[in-house]
Amino acid sequence: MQAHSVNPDDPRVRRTRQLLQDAMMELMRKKSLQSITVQDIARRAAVNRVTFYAHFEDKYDLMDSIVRTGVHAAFTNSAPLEGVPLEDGLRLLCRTVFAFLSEVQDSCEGGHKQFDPLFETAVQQELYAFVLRWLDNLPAAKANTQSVATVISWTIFGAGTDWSRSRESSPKTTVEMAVDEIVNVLLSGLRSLVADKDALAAPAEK
Amino acid sequence: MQAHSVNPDDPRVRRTRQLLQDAMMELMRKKSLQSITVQDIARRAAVNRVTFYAHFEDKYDLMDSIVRTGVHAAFTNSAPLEGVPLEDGLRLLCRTVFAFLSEVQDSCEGGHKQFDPLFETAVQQELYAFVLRWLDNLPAAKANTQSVATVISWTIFGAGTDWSRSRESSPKTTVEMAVDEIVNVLLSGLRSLVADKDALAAPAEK
DNA sequence: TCGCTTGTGTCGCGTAGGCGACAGGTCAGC
DNA sequence: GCTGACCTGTCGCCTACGCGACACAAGCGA
Repeated sequence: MQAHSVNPDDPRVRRTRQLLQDAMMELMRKKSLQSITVQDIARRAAVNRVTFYAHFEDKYDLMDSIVRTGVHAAFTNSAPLEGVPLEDGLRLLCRTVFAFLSEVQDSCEGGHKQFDPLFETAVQQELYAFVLRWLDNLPAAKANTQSVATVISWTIFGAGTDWSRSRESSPKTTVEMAVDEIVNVLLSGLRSLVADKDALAAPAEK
Repeated sequence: MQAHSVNPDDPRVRRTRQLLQDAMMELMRKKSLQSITVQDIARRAAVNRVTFYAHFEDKYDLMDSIVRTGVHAAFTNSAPLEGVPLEDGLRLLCRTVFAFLSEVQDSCEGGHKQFDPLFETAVQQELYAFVLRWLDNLPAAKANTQSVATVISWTIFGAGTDWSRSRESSPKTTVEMAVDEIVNVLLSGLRSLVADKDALAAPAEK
């Protein structure tokens, strides 16, 4: 396990990790995570099997890094939340998470049911970190941002997972309907949770 | 110049050469070969500039390898000439060369006029080598295959270049018309050139 | 004219990757 | 049981690559 002795800024390291991630994503389109071997990944990536272990613990570690990278990219690309009011920000976050989840569902051969435990923690933790950074940078920043971020991240992630699962059986609920409901619930829930009422207002005193 | 001290079978070598070739082809779509620098190529390929010189003399050498690789791939992919009669083989060769030339013309910002000397020798030499292998493997193999291969390769390449140039100004002559004409000229020319008449026949005594 | 900038080609050193080989571990079928 | 086939995780050695640095050359404005 010398996975952390490599320099992440080295172009060779970026290349190798990208190759392994790409190979894994291609394999996930037609095989289950369970049936994919490290040898498969290394062969498809044209990377030596030993090199794999220099970067990742095992295939689950690689999968974890892919999910986190994907979530991170989805947020930083499509959701610039600088100076956005709480309600609009929540709506944007919801749409991004929902889109990400359904994209994974579509490109992963049987959805993400197979690696749920891994998937849940990775997505939720990244979502939590992002929400927390956002809350702390809001003009009306307050004390208990960590608890609020926990509520928001788990609620959005959970609702998104439910929605993307139900999407297969009864695709009648549109994205906007689901998003509206979640945002409303979150806002009313937050009103009773948060002591400082200013936290919910738009950045009025900017 | 340690360009030949590297092992071509090493996966790292394959990767690096591919990255440099891809970067060069992307750059050729919007810039002239003259205005492309080695630094441009290395930067876009995410490869160190020093590494470039471990594989190629300069950008012209890289361009040369790209052309040769492309010609080789075009032949081996779309023209399996095993046991094909001479006339049909010539027709197939013509179509392949014509397609290759117009593809280059379209994807190279101003056609290949800018690097003609390099381009001509590379394409013609690869074409020559391919034709020679083909002729030597024909059942009715004969002595002067080298001269015949010279005639065939130069004729096809020259005609293809003329056609792809005229294609811009007056695109009335179709591929099939041009190919038919060249094949007919070649066949009649070969009849008077070749001593052994059997060489022109289909592989009858198989 | 003198700098200043930008590209070229090369060197030495440190690091990442390829590769053969090894000892387990699992599972199929004889 | 016991093979044989396949996967995993690790080691040591060698090669390819990244990088800072250098000298040199061509263009270009002060």
